[in-house]
Amino acid sequence: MKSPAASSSIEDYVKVIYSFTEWQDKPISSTQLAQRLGVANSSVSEMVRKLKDLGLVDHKPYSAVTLTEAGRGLALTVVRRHRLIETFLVEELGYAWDEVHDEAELLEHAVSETFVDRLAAKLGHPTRDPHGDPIPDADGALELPAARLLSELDEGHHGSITRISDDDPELLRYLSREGIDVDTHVEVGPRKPFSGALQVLVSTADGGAGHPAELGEQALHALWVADDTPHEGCTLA
Amino acid sequence: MKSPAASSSIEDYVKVIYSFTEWQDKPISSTQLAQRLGVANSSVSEMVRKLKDLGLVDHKPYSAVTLTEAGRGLALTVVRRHRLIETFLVEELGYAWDEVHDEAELLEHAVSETFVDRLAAKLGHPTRDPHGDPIPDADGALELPAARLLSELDEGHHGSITRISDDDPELLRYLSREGIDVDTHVEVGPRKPFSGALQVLVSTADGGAGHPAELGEQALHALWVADDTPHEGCTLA
DNA sequence: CAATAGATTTCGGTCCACCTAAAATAAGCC
DNA sequence: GGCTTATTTTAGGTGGACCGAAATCTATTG
Ligand SMILES: [Mn+2]
Ligand SMILES: [Mn+2]
Ligand SMILES: [Mn+2]
Ligand SMILES: [Mn+2]
Repeated sequence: MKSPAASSSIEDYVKVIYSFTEWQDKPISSTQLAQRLGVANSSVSEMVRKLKDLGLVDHKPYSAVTLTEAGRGLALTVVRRHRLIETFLVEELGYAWDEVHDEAELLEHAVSETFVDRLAAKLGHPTRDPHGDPIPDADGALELPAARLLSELDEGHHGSITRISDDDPELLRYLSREGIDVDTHVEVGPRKPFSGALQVLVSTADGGAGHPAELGEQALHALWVADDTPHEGCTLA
Repeated sequence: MKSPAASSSIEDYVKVIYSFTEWQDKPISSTQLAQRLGVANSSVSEMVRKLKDLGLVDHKPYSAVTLTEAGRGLALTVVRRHRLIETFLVEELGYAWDEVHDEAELLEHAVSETFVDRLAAKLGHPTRDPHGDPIPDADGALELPAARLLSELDEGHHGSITRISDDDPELLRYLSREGIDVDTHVEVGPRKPFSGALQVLVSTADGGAGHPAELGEQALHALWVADDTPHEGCTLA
């Protein structure tokens, strides 16, 4: 039932391959994989061959890498560990949400299945991590909330933040300062003429008065919004 | 201030070298080191050379290995991590004391200093782990309780268990069943004729009626007793 | 004090995950 | 369709941690 225990590297590879298609569909290329893992392309080539031998990925030379069922299964356990650990760090150890990623990146390879199960129980079986990413359950099932990238929404749209990409701590700190968190309600305002920055009306989840924030390209591609009421604008407050 | 981050192996080596002299004074030999680490003697020879180059141990060929100040410092941080993690597993995740060692053995290499500090705070800065082993503080200071190995005590002696070696989970389970835990009060009874087993009177810390237990060689060398009142026998109960 | 048994080190070699530089291939463009 | 460019793979090599077998040293002991 349990494969002979994958190395940390293997776990990171399948996790990155999985994550790449979590919020969009194009499979990942060698180069993208290399970038996200911070290793050379050649290293990826070799490792992908190994992953293929292990039955974790499908791969034809010179094309994109996709997970097999086994690979996806492994990836989901790693993602589960990662996100539960992040949740633990925030809820129990008082970490800020921009501090948890690196810590979880290492810890995810060091915890046993028992540990993960007990941790999940202690945390009350959470389904989302501090950044809104879904936490797979022990069987690998997860609920992906319907959401659209903020950069794709038209002016007037509003909804609540469902997910914030956690790979740039700097951005997370900026968003914190602007009062933007998971479940924060936002309304899309006008594009700033040249900068490409978008004006957004931020209101607290409990219907406080909104305040404006300016979000650049980077932020727009890191924020996912639940398509609350995509049609008409019933501004609350 | 911080050395470039030791590998897991290096951390385990210095930890084992340190632990060997925690409750007695003879320094550890190559072979003993190899046994405790589960590696070949030849591997130890090589690694010891590296540790010496790193300034973590003193070593003259063909003799025992001892820690330098730097090595002792590193060892203490590893031990601190290990024991705090064990405490966490028992107190917060409901592990039994025989389950924690292996988990901590891996986790100790994956946690950051920040993690350790916050964990210690959350646990209330404990000074002993679930097996009674002292937990060094952030500066590496630790209080070694005065204690003697149970195997060295004469009949009639009594005192409370201060420390139980945690390297055999099987033994820990046995002791649990016999009602022996850290702070349990025991009185040394007679040696059984040939077996070498010792009869011990076990009473709960809160002065309940005692019951007898039989402890073999293995157990006698794993239990440390605080020299409570080494002189006369004021049997309580 | 020389022989020998036991502990320790050295030697050649493996496996893993990485690297740089060079070769192969796919894709876009005239 | 051929050329060029960008991506991907292969080739050759490194460092870390391990191994078994062989060589070497220490300590005992006869
Ligand atoms: Mn990782
Ligand atoms: Mn996250
Ligand atoms: Mn360890
Ligand atoms: Mn312990």
